[in-house]
Amino acid sequence: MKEVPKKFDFTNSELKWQKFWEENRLYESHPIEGKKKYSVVIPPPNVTGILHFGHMLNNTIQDIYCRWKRMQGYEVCWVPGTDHAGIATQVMVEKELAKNGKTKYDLGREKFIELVWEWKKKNGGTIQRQLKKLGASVDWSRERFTFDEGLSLNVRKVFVDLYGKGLIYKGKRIVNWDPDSQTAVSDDEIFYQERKDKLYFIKYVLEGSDDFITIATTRPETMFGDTAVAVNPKDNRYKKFTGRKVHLPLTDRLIPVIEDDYVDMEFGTGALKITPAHDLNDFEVGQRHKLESVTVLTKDSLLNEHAGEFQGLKIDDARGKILARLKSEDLLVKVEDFVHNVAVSDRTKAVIEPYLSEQWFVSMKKLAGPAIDVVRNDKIKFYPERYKKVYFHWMENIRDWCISRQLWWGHQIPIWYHKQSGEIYCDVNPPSDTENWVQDEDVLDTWFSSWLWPLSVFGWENNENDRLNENLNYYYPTDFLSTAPEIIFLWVARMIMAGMEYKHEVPFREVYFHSTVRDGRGVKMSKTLGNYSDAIELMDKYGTDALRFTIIYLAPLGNDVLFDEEKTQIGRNFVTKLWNAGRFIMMMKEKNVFTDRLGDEIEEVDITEKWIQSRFNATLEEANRFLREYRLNDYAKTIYNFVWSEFCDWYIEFIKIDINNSPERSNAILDNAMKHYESILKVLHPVMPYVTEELWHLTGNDRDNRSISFEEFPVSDRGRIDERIETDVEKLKLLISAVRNLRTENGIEPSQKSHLYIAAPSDTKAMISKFENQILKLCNLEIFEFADKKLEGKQYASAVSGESEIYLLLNASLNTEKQSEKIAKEIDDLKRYLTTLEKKLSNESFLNKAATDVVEREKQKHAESKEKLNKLLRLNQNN
RNA sequence: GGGCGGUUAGCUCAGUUGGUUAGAGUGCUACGUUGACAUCGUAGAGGUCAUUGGUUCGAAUCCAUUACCGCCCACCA
Repeated sequence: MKEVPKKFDFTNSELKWQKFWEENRLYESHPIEGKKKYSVVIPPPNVTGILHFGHMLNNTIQDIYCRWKRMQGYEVCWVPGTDHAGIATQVMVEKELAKNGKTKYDLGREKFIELVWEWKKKNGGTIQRQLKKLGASVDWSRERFTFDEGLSLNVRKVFVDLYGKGLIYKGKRIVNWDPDSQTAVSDDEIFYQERKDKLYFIKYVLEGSDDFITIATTRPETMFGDTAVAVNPKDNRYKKFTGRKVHLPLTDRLIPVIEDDYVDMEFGTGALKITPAHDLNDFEVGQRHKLESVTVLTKDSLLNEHAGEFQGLKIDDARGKILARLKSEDLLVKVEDFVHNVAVSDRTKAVIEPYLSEQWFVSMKKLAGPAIDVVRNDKIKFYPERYKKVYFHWMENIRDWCISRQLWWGHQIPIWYHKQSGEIYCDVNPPSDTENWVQDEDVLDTWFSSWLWPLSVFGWENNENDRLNENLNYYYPTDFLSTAPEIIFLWVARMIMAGMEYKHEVPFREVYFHSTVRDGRGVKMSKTLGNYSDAIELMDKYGTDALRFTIIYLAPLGNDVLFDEEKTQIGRNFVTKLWNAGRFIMMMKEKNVFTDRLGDEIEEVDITEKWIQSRFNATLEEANRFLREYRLNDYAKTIYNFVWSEFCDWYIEFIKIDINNSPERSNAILDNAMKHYESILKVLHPVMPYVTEELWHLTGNDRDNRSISFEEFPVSDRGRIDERIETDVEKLKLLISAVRNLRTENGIEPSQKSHLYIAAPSDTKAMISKFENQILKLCNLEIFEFADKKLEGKQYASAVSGESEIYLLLNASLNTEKQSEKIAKEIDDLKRYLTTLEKKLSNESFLNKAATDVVEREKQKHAESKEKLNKLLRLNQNN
C-alpha cells in the first residue's frame, strides 16, 4: 500500500502513464497464431488537423472498444495515421507562400511539393501528440500516412487495375469547378448556401420577325454559351416558335428553339436558355438534342473570347455591363428578386462554377452491387441501424466518381501520353523511355487513397501470397469502424466497395456512426462560427479522463451531443468521487490495527457483502451488455450510478459501521471492499484510462510493471444476484430516508441523538433487526425498539415506510399542524391512487382481458396501499 | 421537393416486446464542515410525457395527423 495523495494530480499522472504505455510498447500488436484478434483502423485525420471535439469523441469511442477487447484477451491492433488531404493541405501551404507575395507557380510543381513535405514535417505532428494526450491506445509502430510509399503504390495499383477493367474513363463532363483553387471538386466537397439574387428576364428575338421569347436567368453572363432556347413540349404558348431560330442577344449568332420535358412551364416564363457548358442540366439537354457546348469562362472565371467585347472581365463586372447593354437595346424586360441555393466549395468557400472539362471518372455501378449486398445481409452492421437506409438510397442511385483534381499535392495520375503519337500508357511505374512521354498533370482525389485504408495499412501492396502479408491475413477484415455520419458516402461506402472488389471480403464488420457534437444551444461546433471549445484546453483544465467520461456520458447512440464546458463537471466530480472512495478504503486499511483475519467467512454471512455483490454483478451484466450494444452512454451511466449511489452512498457507509461494531473482522471486510473497488477500476478503465491506472498502481504493491489495461474485464456472476436481499436493502434505505426526513422536518439537530419506535409485521421486524447497527448509526439514534410498548403520553413524530410505522420521539414540542398536514396530503394522494386501482379492479374487461399476472400485481398493489392508508389514518388520529 | 431522426422536470437525457402514483443527473431551495469526498452530505420543490384524433380493459410507449427543431439527399433556370 502506498501513500495516497489527497487529490488526483491528473497533469502528472497523464504524462507518467503515457510514458509508461509507450516505453513498454504495451499497445503494439503482432499477429499471434491461434489468438483471437480485434483490429481497428483510425479514420485518418488531415495531416494539417488539430484535435476537435468530433475527434475526441470518435477516438474515445474507439479507445473504449480497444481497451475493452484487450481486457477480454483479444490481440488488439488499432492502427493510427493521417491523410494527406489534397486541397486542405495545399491551400494551407499556398497561404504561407502568399504571405511572402509568392504563388506556387513561382516555385514550380516539384519545388512546391518539396515545400509541402517540409511543412508537414514541421507542423504535421500535432494531432498525433493530441491523440497521445487523449490516451488513445493505438499501435504507434504502425502509423501510416496516405502518401507513404506503400500506400501510394496501392493507389496506382488500383488505378491501373480499374483502368484495365474499363472502369476508369476520361470524359468531358460538367464538374464542380472551384475557381479559387482552380480544381474540380466532387459533389461531396461542396455545400449549398441560400443567396439573395436577381432573376433577369431577357428578350430573344425571333429570326425574321419582331416577335420574341422572353427567358428568365440568374446568369446573364453565360448567354454567350447559349446554344438553344428550350420550352416544354406541352406548352402551347410557344408552339409557334419551336423549330425556328432566335437571335442570341449581343451577338450575331442564331440558336434554335427546342422542346424538352425538363423545362418547367410554371417557372419564370416557361422558356429556358440552354448553356450546356455551364450547367449540368443544360448539358444533359444538350446531349439529348446534340447541341454544341460553348465554354465562355476561363479556369479562373473570366469571360473568354466568346464573350466578344466583354472578354477578360470578371463575372460580376461582366454581368453589370451586359445588363446595361441589354437595357440600352431594349432587350431587358424586367428584374425580380430571387432566392436560390448557390453551390460553394467546402474548402475555399468560393462559389462553384459548373464547368465543362476533361476529367477522370470511376464508373461506380458495378462496384456498388456487392457493397449493397453485404450491408443488406448484415455482413456489415450499422449502428444506429437507420443509416442503412441512407446508404442504400445513395448506393442504388450512385453516380460516377470524378477522381481527378487539378492540384499538385496528391497522387499524380499514373497515365502517360506519348508526346508524338498521343498514345496512352497506364502503369504503376513510368515508361522506361521518359523522354517521349509526359505524365497526366492531374492528381487523384484524396478519397482515392482513403478508400483503400483498411487494406493499405496492413501492407496490401505486398504480394497477396507473400508471408509479408501475414498482417493483412491476420487483421483483415477489421472488426470495428467508428466514424462521423457525414462521411458515410465519401469514405465508408467506398471502403466497402474497395474491400469487396479487391479482397472479396468486407473491410470491417461493425460500423458505429457517432454523434455530432454541438454547443449548448444545439448549433454544430465549428471554428468559423466561433462556438468552438478547444478540446485540448479543456483536457488541461479538467483532466482527460473527466472530459472523456463526460462526452461519453452525454452521447447517446444516434443522437447529437450538446456540449457545454459546464458539463465537464460531471466527469470531473466523478473522477474525484472515485479517487476519494479508493483513498478512504486504503486509509482504513492503513489504520487498521488488527492483523489477524478473523471472519474470513464474511462473504457467506454478511448481508452487506451479499448485497453489494448482488448489485455489482447486476451492474456488470448491464455494463457488458451496453458495451456489446454500442450504448456507451448507458455503460457510463450504469457504472456512475453504481459507484456513486450504491458503492459510496451505502456500501461504504455500511462497512464503516460493520468495522466499528466488529473491529476484529475489519481485515476481511476491507479486503472485500478493496476487491470490489479494484473491479470497479477495471470496469471503468476503458473510459477513464489514466485515473484507473493510477489507482490500480496505488492499491497494489506488486504492480510496478503491470498495467491495468491487460487485467481481465469483470463479467457478471449471475449466481451472486440475490433479489431477496436487494429488496430487503431497498426497504431498509426507504426506512432510513423516512427517519432522516422526520428528523429534518422536526428540526432535530444532526448531532442530536434520538429515540425511535417501529411497529411492523413480524417478518419485517426480523429484517429490520438484522440492520440494527446501520439504522442506529445512519439515523443517529441512541436507541430503536419495536413499538410494543405504549406510546401514550409521549411526544413523537410519525410516518409510514413500507409495512412499518415509525415513531420518532421528540423532546421539544411537536409542530403537530405541519405533521398532520403532511400526513393528510399523503392520505389524499393514496386515496386517489386507490380509486384508480379500484376502478381498474372492478372493470370486467380488465379482469377478463388483462394477463393474470398483471391482475395479480394490481390486486397486490391495492392490498398494500389499503394497509398503508389504514396506518396513515391511525397516525392522523393519534395526532 | 424527397427521406430520416427528435420533441418527457429550468437544462441534458433514461423510460427496448403497452400494465409505475413517469425516473436519473445537473441546476434550484433549506439545513449541515465531529475523520474519504463542500468537486461533499441530508432533505425538499419541480412534469397535462409537443398537438389532435384513433386502436386498446389500459398509451409517454402502437397507428395517423399537425406544429416546431435538427440532419441527409436532390437542386428548378
